[in-house]
Amino acid sequence: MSDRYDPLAAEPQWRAAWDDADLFRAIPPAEAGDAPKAYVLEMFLYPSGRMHVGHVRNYSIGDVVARHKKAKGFNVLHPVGWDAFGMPAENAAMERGVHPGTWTYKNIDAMREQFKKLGCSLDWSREFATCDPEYYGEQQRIFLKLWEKGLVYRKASKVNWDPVDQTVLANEQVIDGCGWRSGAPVEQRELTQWFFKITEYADDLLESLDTLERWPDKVRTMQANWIGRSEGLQMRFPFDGDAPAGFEDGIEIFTTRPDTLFGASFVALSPDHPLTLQLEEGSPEISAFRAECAKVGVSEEAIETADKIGFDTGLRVEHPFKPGETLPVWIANFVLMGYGTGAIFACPAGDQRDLDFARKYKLPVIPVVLPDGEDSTEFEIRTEAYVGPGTIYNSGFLDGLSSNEAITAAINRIEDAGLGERTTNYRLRDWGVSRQRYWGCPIPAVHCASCGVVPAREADLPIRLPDDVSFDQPGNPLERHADWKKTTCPKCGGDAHRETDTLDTFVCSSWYYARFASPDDLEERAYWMPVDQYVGGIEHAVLHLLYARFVGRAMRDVGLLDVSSGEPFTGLFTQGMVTHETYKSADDRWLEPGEVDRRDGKWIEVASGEPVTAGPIEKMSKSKKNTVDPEIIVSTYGADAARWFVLSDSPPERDVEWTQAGVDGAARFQQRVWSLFAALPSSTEPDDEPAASEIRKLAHKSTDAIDRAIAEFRFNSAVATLYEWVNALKKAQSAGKQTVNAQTEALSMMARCLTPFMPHLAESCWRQLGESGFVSAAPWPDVDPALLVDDAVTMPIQVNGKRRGEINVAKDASKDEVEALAIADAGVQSFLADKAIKKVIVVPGRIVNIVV
RNA sequence: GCCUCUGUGGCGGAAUUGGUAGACGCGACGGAUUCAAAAUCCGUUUCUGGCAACAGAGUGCCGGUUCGAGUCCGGCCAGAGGUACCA
Repeated sequence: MSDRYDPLAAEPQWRAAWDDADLFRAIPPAEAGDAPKAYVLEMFLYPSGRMHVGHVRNYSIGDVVARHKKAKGFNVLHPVGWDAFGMPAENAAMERGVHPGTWTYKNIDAMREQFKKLGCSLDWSREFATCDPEYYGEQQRIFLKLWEKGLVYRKASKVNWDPVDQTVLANEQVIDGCGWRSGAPVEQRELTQWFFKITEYADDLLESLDTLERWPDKVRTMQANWIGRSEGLQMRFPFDGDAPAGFEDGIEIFTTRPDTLFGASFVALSPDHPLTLQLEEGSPEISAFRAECAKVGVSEEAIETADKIGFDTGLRVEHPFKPGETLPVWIANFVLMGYGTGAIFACPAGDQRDLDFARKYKLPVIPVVLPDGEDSTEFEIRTEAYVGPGTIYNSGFLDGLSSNEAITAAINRIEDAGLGERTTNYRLRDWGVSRQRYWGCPIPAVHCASCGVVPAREADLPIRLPDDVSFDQPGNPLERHADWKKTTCPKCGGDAHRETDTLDTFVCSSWYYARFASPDDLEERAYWMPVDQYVGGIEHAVLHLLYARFVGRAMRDVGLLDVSSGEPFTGLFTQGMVTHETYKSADDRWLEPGEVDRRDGKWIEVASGEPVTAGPIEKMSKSKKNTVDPEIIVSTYGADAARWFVLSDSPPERDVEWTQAGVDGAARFQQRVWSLFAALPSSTEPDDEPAASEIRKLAHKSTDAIDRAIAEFRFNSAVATLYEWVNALKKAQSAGKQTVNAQTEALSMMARCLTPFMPHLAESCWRQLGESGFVSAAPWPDVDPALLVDDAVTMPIQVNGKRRGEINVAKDASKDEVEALAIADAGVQSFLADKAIKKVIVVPGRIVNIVV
């Protein structure tokens, strides 16, 4: 037996042994017996080609949960697979001439090998990639079902258009308003696209957030705000004079603040409002203005941060509450067509965007809400709008009412006048799923000249992507493929052509959890679903997680998923990013961590010996070169050290900075643990009490603390507890007292506590204890509650809130006893001096505070 | 712009419901062991003043509630994530 642990030799052997025993295969429902099920899922892997440290973190966290659940007696499903469609494969095709499919499957093969080395308790038998025709064929079937159910429709919608490359750009591909490759200013262009009716579930998606008790509050808040349900008023502003054709009833607006109607100073239309488009006919000025507005991309961020610009149409509408008064109608770039009716009334005093716009175009600002405690003669709006509640003034019949009362009163008056009605509005928009790209799931639809757009035949599924495509020119290769499009109409049998749009990759990641549960057996799906613990990045807080919740409901409603709530994930944990220090050479090049070294406290470039500037700690990225290849870490230090490090340094929901020193520390700890197990002799001698009793107590306390820390995702605390426990046992070993039996019992518990974090090392330790099975299959150690309690406690004594001493008291000491002991304490006495004691607060078992 | 989150020593962080701020780790410093080194072990390490005992300050900033605030409330500042075609 060596006194050093060699992870590079031991780890592959344990992984092979686990594989041989098929240890992590989920047990089929029929064979599971009484064991409750636990479905643990990390977010799908995108096969970029290289495993990233972020993946190591994601799967280490998930693996702790999965292994802990298994030890606690659950039948665990812990699958893994590949989110394989998407843009990077097409970019690789364009840059390197490699087919997206070849590129993707090659990457998957490479990453699978890297991943297996982490030693996660994954069930690889369920692995699939979303670009497998079996998977996307099933997805096409789901699409057809949703279509049949009325949850799929087509409508015109905007995309970023690169006028040089003649192609649609993703928001990410628009840099400062220009195409990333061509550099040409992007244009907005309207295309007819496919949509999922997620808004049909808006209320359910919102209200069910309350039932997701094991989701972070922040994610629920973000989703609630994203859905953005608001009660308000939809009303019409009639035109002053002749109305434009088709707008005889006036301009329809939506507002959540009808209490500020008396503060209205203009009405604003979206640049894409139907009236704007109508006015544009024959107006070069409006065309020019719309072109100006279209210069930014289509992302909300770009639109909202663009300078506010407007165009006065010259039209005027009547103020509903001020007879004889009229308001100008403007076109404004900050009014979004996608929200409400695409038109607003503006009260500059009560909305910052309206105010900025009014100041720029010299429009009136009429304050109508007086904040509590302000004087109406002195209160003024200058550069900041007042958006809060208050008392309404300058507002005719609303004067003196609170904001809320005024909202009701104004709505009633508008309804009575027949100008509008109370409505509920949502910020949530329907989900546009069309992509004008090759590497995605083909939309199963057929265009027929006589029948229109019709669903593809089910018998034709999967509608496979053609392999013979070229990427030598921009645009969608499916569109220009010689004969892929050609088909016959499922309805009339005449010549027709296939839809060439593919589905958003978010569709693939919205139901994969169900496919893992079972490819086709709906009963097995029902057994495993919902996912009990989902683990992934916070960046998915809204889009992916909301889409998946929607698809869960939609699949339930078409009979593909038997989960009554439609919620796919009952538990969610969002992890932070992995960051790393950045390095820059003297001549301003980014350097990789491997290219620099620290000598005498200074960073230098290894190749040249030149000094290096160590820069800010940032999210690992290729452009800053501050990435660390986990495979190198694993092949140098072993998987356990890498896992231990990413779990130890930061709470898992926070960002963690990757440091070489941290990994060294993890490797050192590994040896320290091993030395405990390796050094222990066997003994039949009785142990010395109370030293042995201390060891037993600590083992049970530590096990209990680790158990709770894992359950609450405080892995860094569990790690700290393990450190303390190991250090204490080290001391006990060198103390020279006979405690071998107690230690052996403690080490047996420790090996099992260590398993979720360092499974390979734990197996080696388990063998060292003489066990024959796998610790990965061993149950969690039982904790004796009697060993968790102490008889005496140390209580700090404060005088006027400052700590001045401490006393040791029995756990069940009375308040009076504690108070007397506290006052008698010598250290405390010097602070009491001759002052009279006003009050003594005793919090049993916690603290004493004496107020003088 | 908007939504959400985060901010504690030289660094990562710990601190049940408001109750000893700095657990544990990293780094640094000192020591032991060694011919020497690696490895290992022991000790010190929030800041200021002091030989010390000790005293004072201290959880991004400003203010409030409380016997008591890292924790609760109000207002700022800074950074991060998302912003619907990155995944």
